[in-house]
Amino acid sequence: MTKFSELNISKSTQDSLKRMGFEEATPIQEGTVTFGMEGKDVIGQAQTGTGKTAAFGIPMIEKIDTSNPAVQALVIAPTRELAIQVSEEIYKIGYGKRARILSVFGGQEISRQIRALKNNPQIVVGTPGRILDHIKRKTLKLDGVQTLVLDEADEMLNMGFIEDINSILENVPAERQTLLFSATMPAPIRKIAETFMKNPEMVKIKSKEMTVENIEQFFVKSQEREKFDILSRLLNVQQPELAIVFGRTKRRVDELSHALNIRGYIAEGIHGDLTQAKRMSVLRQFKEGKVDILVATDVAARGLDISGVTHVYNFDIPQDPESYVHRIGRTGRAGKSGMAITFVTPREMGYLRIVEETTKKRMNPLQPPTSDEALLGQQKVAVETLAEAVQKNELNDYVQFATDLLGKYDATDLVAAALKHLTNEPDATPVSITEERPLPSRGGSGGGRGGYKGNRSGGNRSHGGGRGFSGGQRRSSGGSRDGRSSGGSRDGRSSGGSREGGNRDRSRGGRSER
DNA sequence: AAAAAAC
Repeated sequence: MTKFSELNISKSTQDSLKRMGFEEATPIQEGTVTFGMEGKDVIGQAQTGTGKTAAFGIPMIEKIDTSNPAVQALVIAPTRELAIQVSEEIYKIGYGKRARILSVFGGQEISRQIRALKNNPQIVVGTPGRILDHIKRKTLKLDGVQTLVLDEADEMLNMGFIEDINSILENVPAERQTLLFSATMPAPIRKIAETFMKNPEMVKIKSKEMTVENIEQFFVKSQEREKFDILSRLLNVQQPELAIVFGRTKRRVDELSHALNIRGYIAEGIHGDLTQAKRMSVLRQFKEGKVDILVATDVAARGLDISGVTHVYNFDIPQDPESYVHRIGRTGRAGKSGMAITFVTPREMGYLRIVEETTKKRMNPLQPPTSDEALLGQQKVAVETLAEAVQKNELNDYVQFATDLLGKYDATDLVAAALKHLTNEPDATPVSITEERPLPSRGGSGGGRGGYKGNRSGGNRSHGGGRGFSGGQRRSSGGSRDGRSSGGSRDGRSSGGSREGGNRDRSRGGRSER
């Protein structure tokens, strides 16, 4: 391991890195920083969590001339969240040097961004569409760009941004340094590298380091309609500290987060149809631990660096194997272990094997917990909750009631009753998730084998706001300050220890049954 | 077929 102090980095940036707690360079950083500061083009093959942002951020910051008002570096990222995250990290790296940085992305008032661009940022991070928009409005001039970064290039390819990238590149001087990062290197990406880069150096993290070494991978074979109950039971038994549940569609994410709320979990959904403000607030709440479970489409699969995610549940198996790798890469980060559990319907078993071939790792079958095991998990939580309440010693308001009760009932019975009250019977609240991809066997007799794509066109959308459930109040949606039930005393999370001591701030409220 | 991304 090389220390940053051994690399030829300026004092001000060294100070920034120290402030960030960075001492040793990760493999991708070591290679990229060295080549990058020599002015070479670099292809970095690595995923997030490997320290990729600092890998290109350090040489980028080093090259910035703070007395020059022009935009000197441009970073293009596939999603808004990633653009925000990257700009925040580069801001920290450039703090010692006082480099000015701005992120531009869709969904945010463009007038605000135009005003900010007039302050002459030296680094701009953004998503393709909005960058192009600014170029066309002539509010973003790129003639002074010396460093160009394409982050998550394979993802930008998947999303069809290549034309946008080409258009942006037409506005960037040919005389520049280009850094390209991509988790995978499919042919089109190699072609882009050949076209737009000059004798690039490859910095590749060996594949065995690149994926999933410290992620335990399981699959649960289950019918579509069993999935949600199994998920609830798994959550009760495994008690993840922070979990992400991936769903296949935006609608499914809405339904899942709603259903989880009904069952008493603190969950919030995130997908591309939410306003940008909402997306940001949900992500922030999850990072702060005010939300335990993030339910997400693949908008959150890539790049997002959220520390402390202990479990990833693929409620739906992802559409392509690469997406699988990205999704489970949200856990098991920074050397910590993580667990990934993928739901597979019987007909998807063959596809599961294809995913395994890609990751070169077998997934172990996981027996879904029984209802009793799930109950046991709940009971353990209830015991912890009660014990914690006693330790906190903020019970004055209840002492009189307690004394009265003790006069009438047996003490053991009373404690047992309190525990029972704190326990959600697993599966007790009936909740249904719309099956988006009905199995051919149940879609009607005509279906037979070929009925895989049996989505009746336009049909099945009868739900208004109800989303196909009955009962249960929805956590106020909209607004940016919702979901704060139960002030999270979740400190110590950053230290990462498994939280044996309980303090699960999962609200047991909303027991509409009973 | 879905998701993401510009208005």
